[in-house]
Amino acid sequence: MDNMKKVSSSSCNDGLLLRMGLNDNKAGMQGLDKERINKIIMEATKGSKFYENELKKDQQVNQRIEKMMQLKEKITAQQLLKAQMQVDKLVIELEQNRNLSSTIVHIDMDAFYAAVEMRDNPELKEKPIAVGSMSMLSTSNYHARRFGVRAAMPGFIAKRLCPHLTIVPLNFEKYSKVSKEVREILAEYDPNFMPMGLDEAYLNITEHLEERLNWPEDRRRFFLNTESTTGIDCMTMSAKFNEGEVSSSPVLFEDNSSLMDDEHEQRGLSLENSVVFGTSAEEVVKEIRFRIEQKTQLTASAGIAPNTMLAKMCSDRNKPNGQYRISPERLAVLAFLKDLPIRKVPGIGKVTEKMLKALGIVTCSELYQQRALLSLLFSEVSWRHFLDISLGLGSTHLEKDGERKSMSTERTFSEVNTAEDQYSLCRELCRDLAQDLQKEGLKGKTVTLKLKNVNFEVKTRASTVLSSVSTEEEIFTVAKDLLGTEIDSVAPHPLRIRLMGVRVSGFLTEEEKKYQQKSITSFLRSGKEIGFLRLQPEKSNQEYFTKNSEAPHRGSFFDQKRAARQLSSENISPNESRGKQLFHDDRASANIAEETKKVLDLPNSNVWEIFTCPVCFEKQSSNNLEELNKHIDECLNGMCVKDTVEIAKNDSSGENTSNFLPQFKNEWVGKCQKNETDQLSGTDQSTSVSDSSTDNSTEKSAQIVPDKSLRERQPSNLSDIARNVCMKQCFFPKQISQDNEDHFDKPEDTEGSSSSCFFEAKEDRVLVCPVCNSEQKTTNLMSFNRHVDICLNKGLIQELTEKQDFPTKTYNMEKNSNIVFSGGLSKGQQCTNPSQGTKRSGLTASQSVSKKPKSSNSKHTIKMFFK
DNA sequence: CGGATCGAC
DNA sequence: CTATGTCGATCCG
Repeated sequence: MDNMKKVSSSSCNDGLLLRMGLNDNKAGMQGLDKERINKIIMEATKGSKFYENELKKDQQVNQRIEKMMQLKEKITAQQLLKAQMQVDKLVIELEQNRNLSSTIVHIDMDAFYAAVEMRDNPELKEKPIAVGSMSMLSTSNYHARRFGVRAAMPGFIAKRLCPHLTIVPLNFEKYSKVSKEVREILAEYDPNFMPMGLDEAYLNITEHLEERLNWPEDRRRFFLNTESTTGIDCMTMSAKFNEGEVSSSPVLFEDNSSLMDDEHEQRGLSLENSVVFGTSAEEVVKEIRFRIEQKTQLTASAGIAPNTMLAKMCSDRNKPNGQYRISPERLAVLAFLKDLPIRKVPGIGKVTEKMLKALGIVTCSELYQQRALLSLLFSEVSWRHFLDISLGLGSTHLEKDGERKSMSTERTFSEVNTAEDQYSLCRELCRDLAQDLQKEGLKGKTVTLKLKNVNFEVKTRASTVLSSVSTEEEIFTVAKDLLGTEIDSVAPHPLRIRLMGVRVSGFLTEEEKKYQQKSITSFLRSGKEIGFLRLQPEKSNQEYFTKNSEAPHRGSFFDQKRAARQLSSENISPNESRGKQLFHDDRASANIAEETKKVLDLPNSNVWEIFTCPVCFEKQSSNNLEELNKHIDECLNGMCVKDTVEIAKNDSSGENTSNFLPQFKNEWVGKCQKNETDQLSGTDQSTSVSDSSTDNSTEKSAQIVPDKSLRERQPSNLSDIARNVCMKQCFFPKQISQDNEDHFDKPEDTEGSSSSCFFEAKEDRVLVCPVCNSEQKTTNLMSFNRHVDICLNKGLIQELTEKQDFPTKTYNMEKNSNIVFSGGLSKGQQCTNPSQGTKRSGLTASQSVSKKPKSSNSKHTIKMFFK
């Protein structure tokens, strides 16, 4: 590439430096001053791929700002005046609804991970430490912060800032244990408190405060555990403490208020060693912080305010180990906000800060002053959010967690550039994700692949399928297609990536789960009516995919790579293992032209037609294009029966399905996947499905006893979907889904700019889409079907939603009860920001800033992306 | 719907 | 050498 390292452009450098942390350096004796810190960071950063990408992102932000400023220029005084009036009308309304009656507390553990590590290893006490790795730090202690070492900074840079820095590896099990201890305390003050990650939580103590007024003093008394005291539970901790010569922090003995005074006496406690907390909000929070420290030896900071947004900002005010309260009065709120930098507001990040700064807005009061202008420059959601902030409005109650919306896993590694490695990596991610999904009993319809190339450019590619996915195979079937497309898109260059991730979203609602459940039942009941033809193409290279999964994994992908590297007598020529050569497949041999003709005749006639599915060769009768397409779709997608069979573990209908279903599921799955032929045990009313073909290997019979609630036949043709899914999965297991690695080619002339890429010159056919009537040039059925699918998708979704006239059931998933860690943060972590009444607003200059990559020739940009 | 971005921890 | 992982929200095309 060009050597355009415009390091000089000062406006660009700002962003990175700010991120890397020159904020508040108290310039301690052994610390570094801002300039020194920035210089070191810059030296360590300059010229790296990472930095180049940061510059690029910065430029994009600058462009957004530029657009915004252009927009601003066009605003007339007239418009501004009008906007002012409208906004102010809203302000009055908001003021009238201002609610100051709640007492919200935000608790924030001080330098949590670092504090835990220091507690458990006195050696670290006086040293600058950080928790994380050479690649990335999660947090640092206050000593290290004086050197500019901060969270989200890579360890190797931190080391340059502070050569004596001790980097401690993450130990999530420990943190989560401590976190649990803290939460136990918090729950006493608000059983519905809302944890935000491991080290933060919001509490609504409004009720507690009321009750507390009637409490006797003893109930507010806590006993101090002086270090001389013996016979205390936390003796081991005290011992460690003594070794470390730490004497300052008082250790309280936790009073669980069930102990009588004489019991306390027996334990060496007396009233002289006790503290009584008052009944005010401040006293409550002091009590909480005391109890936390006594129980965990860790300090916390806290904020008290009438809403979550303010409470959060308060907890930041006096940290570490402090608290602050905004009294519940309008003027107190406004006074607090007056000079507060907007960056301190939760939800205002680096980019928003910079955009607002371009408008001369730095503090919250300035945000208020510019309210009219903002209403013209930003989207409705954004400026309303800004208005809330500037008025100090936020949510006054803690909303329960909604249902999870997605689940994902991703990994960073040193460059991987062979298709083989990438596919096996992808499979590994799918496997992990499938496990996680299973833990929560979730299935989703959308699979998203995330890639970051070695230049730190990130891409995501998503695909939504009609039947939901949850198992490794199902997810991988979709993900590998996405990956294949990306590999092809840069061909003949290798795809050089440093990160890959897989996400599943679009989870089924309770109703949809039930629905699928019923559908499958009706399928089973009607099983006899259906005959099958077995598709048996010449085997193609499915060994490639199965290779990885069948080998009893001798360690992960990375383990294997490591081992391989150590053996490293390089025999492999990486260029040989490109995906395309590996996945060629000539299976699709149905008489496409003929079938297509039938299809084309279909749309406008009510006549029932018989056609042969070009994938499974099954004869289908239909008067309905959708049905036809659905069938083909399922055949091609290779989605699985298990979805449709698996039932929500929490039985929402209250019917007793639990006895029946697990067995049902396992046996059915086992049957389908392993091709076993043994009988399924059934009792009541059995239904058998048998393959009409004579192919011995596919002979099947399944006898299922559906639960009563499942027997009702669905009148909809959705049952046909399920039926097709089942057939496909059972009788045409993996080979179809796995060997069609024909990276579908997009027709050149349609779909505009979206993704012209890669064209493998197989032989093109031209098919006419029966829905939109456009000609589709294609090399394979898959791509054609995908097009038809897109055309039809909307209608189907509509159909689905219309069906849902069941009463809505809420799906209570205790998100934080079962935390699984992987990497930097907890999986169950909450990311919605409760600090505002409205959820959150991304910001954009409202009138679209045309995206850079789209503006130019898309072929070009795609090439550009991967260098 | 899919992709990019932002923000939080 | 060496720049995270997971999730939700929003906006745009």
